[in-house]
Amino acid sequence: MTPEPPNRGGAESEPDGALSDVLADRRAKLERLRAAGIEPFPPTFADAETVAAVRAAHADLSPGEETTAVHRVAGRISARRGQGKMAFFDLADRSGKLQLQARVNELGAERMAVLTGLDLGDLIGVEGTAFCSRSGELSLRVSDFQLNAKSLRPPPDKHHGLTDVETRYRRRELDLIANERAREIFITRARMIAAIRRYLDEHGFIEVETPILQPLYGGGMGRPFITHHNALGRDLYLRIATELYLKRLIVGGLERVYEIGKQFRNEGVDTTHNPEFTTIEYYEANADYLAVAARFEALVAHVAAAVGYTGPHDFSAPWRRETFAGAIAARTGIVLTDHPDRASLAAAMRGIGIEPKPTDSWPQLADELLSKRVEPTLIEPTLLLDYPLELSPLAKRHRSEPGLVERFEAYVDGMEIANAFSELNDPDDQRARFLEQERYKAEGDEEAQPHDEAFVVALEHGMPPTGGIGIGIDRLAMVFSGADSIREVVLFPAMRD
RNA sequence: GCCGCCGUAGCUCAGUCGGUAGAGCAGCGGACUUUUAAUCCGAAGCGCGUCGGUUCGAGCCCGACCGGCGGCACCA
Repeated sequence: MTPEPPNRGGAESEPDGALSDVLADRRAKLERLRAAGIEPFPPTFADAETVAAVRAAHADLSPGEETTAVHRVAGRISARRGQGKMAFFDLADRSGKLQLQARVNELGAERMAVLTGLDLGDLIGVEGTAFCSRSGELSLRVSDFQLNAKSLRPPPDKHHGLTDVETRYRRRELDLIANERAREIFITRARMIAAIRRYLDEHGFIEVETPILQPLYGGGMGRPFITHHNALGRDLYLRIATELYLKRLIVGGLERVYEIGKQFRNEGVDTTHNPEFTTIEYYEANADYLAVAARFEALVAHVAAAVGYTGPHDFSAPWRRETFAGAIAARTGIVLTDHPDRASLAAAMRGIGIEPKPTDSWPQLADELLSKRVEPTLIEPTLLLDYPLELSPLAKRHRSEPGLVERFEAYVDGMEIANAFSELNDPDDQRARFLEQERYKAEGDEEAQPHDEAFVVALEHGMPPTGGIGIGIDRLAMVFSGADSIREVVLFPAMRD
């Protein structure tokens, strides 16, 4: 048999046995086709319609009804029934499946034998006449066909599909072939991103691209990946957020900017975290966090409509709103302002059965309370407003509440999907906040943000009042598709070797 | 990193009290002009994630490791 090519990227090594027999059979068939003068990998199949378009053109046919309409479609053979003088095939393209009927008196014995000799998984293009079968199935009676590409490996089971989770993630192409649900999720994700772009483009925002390889990371909490540039002879960080560069563009007068792109955080993997993930951040001059909240609500409602969302949530504005401190008080009875120091707050937490970590600072304890007792309860779309200053080194001090900042996070299904604030534009305050972060870092907080002096110098040139937000695209895709794991909405999620 | 569950044919799965591994689909040979998980006949295919241990004997028991899922920790 033909030697296997070198393995790469997750293809398992082949054992002897059934699979190698199957591979040998398919390769033998390939050679028979070539010997018969059939090119197994032709360059093109022009002018094909989608299956959905063919279906739309004949939506009202009744069982047994014939037409004279000729259609060309292209796709993968997903099922075959019968093999004698007449055979039926299911042809699948991205838009759906269509039945094909092949008859020897239509094609001739030789072409019929070629067609019925093809394998499940082979890619074909066909031309045929539309009709409706006795049982009401729209079908094409094949008058001509072309093998578009030979498949040399067996596809997943035509009935049970592919359910093994590991195989679905590692070999997403097989998941997409076998599972319509997988195709739907990624189409929904694409429509969602397109709708976000459309909305922002129509509201005066311009799309920009800022560095992924950065001399200094920043703009969020999180540990970075470190890489190395050979020619420059220095280490660089993969970005963890787009925030600081985008605000420099606001300083530069671009006024409304957004960026959609990957962020990278060197942290754990679970159902809501993948080490590389996609965000959209946008910044708007002369807006505060309340204006951002209103636009965010409008944006999500717009996206929900664009993807045809029919799930359990109502995304129409305004969303339910709570304050950070109010939400904690309502769930735990702990009033943060009654516990202004670490020891007092830690004692209060022990009183409700949470053992605080000895290394946590006051703001980290407050954050712990939030994530343990509040976040899981935020199922319906909710905005949580007005965070403690210490948790928010890039946000502007609250106009009326000392110790707080003008910030909100958006939650759905107990999951944070967005984080926004009135951006801090006082350069002296920003520098002081960075210095405070440096102190946390020196005390061992690995996620504290490094001091970015270039950013502060940019602020010294003057940044208008600005509202900004970062939205987790993957999590939003989970919400809109009903997926319960981020791996279901990331095409190739991170896996061990 | 810790805890629990899981890993049997290309795919989907069964495998009793430890006794030497099965089914459907796919594939192979054959029949079949309206099927819908097409049907029927025939032949074939896995030594059970890996390594080690207990045993006369291990897919079943024990240990380690690898991988997956879930939870905890961490984070968005």
